[in-house]
Amino acid sequence: MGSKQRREREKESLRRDILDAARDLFVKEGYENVSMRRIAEKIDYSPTTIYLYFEDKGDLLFQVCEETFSKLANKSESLLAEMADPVTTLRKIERAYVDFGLKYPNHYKVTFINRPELRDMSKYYEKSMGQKAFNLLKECVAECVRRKKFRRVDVEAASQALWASVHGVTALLITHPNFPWAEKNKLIDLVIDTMIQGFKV
Amino acid sequence: MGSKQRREREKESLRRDILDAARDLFVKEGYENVSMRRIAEKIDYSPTTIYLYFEDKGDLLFQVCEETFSKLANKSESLLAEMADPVTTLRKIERAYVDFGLKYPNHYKVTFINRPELRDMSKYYEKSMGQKAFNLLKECVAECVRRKKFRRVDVEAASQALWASVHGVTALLITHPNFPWAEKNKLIDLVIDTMIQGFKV
DNA sequence: CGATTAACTTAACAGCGTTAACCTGGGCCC
DNA sequence: GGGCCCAGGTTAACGCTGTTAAGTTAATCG
Repeated sequence: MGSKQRREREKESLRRDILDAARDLFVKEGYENVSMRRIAEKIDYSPTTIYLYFEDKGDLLFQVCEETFSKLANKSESLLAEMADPVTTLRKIERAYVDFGLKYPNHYKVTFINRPELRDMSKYYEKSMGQKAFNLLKECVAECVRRKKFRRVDVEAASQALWASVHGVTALLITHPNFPWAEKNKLIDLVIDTMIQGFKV
Repeated sequence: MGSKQRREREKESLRRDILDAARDLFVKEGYENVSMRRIAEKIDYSPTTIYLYFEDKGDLLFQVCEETFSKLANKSESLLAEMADPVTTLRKIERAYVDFGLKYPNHYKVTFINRPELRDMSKYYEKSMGQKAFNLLKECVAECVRRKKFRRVDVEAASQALWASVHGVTALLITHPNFPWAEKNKLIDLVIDTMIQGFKV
């Protein structure tokens, strides 16, 4: 009785331990600098055990990132829920995006920057948390156009352009930390505000 | 005797062969997918010979990229030389930047996207070709402000913001080729034009 | 001619992701 | 209850990787 369920729970719990250990190491040292052997060591299992729970290192990474990115999606969702002025909300969403990237640089790296060519990926896009975050941004842009805060732009293209620009500043700040940047916050806001300004009627 | 000079020439020629072989492989297959052994094989030398000419794989990569990026710097330079309207020139420089990235995606990846943590790098910035290209962009922005085409923005910050946005669209197009992008050219121009619009007086 | 040295190679190290083969303990059926 | 199965874990190994230390060979120079 119930022992099947217990095994089930134990399996799930080990899966969790692997994910947590992996996230911890990925965040601290970056994807490429963490080996399967080190993750296994951290949880006192043999390296091959991980392969019983995840397809390969890339899969493990993807699962870790999905969990993290759901936080961003939630943040955006709540920002959208309490929207008053859509332009202000858009600004907040974009800012939250950049802040998220800078808070979890290694997660951001692996999902959006390095992207160790996770196969086709086209099927992943539809359900991934990163995609969800993008869709929320798009909704906000649509609202800006609807309420005539923005001129009548192609919502899809405009959203992609906004995403591209915030991705750009996030990625550069992460990957080129030693470049003589202008003050970080000023730069981030400048990118966001300039794009928004450019879309205004 | 000129034999010393001849040896010198031969050394230089082997260095060239290594660079050319490395570039060829990097471009075709990407940095991470090319091993020192394969580069060596291509030029019929032992892998360790490469280490007599380059510090390590990262150094080899850097040298290859510098050569490629000088093309971009030259292009920007000539665009700047034949400048009539600074805004138009700025647009062209930015567009050339993106086109360059899409033409040499693997070079762009390794210099600006992946950046396999080339040590401090802060010393490299001053003399690198990527930096030179950025300085030319900055000059153009300064001219836009000087001729009152742009409002009185912080030239340094504005240039960085422009760079960030074009980097963003370039990087995303390269690393996420399967994403359902709007029409490529339209998207690129939208990013560039929106930023420029946002900076106008 | 003999010694030095530059240029290159061979062999090896320590690590990697991943797979195949093996072990082992608990659940199930006869 | 005894034998079997098999889930869940292990050990050993393969074929890579970047890199270094030691060894070889050919040319140069006093």
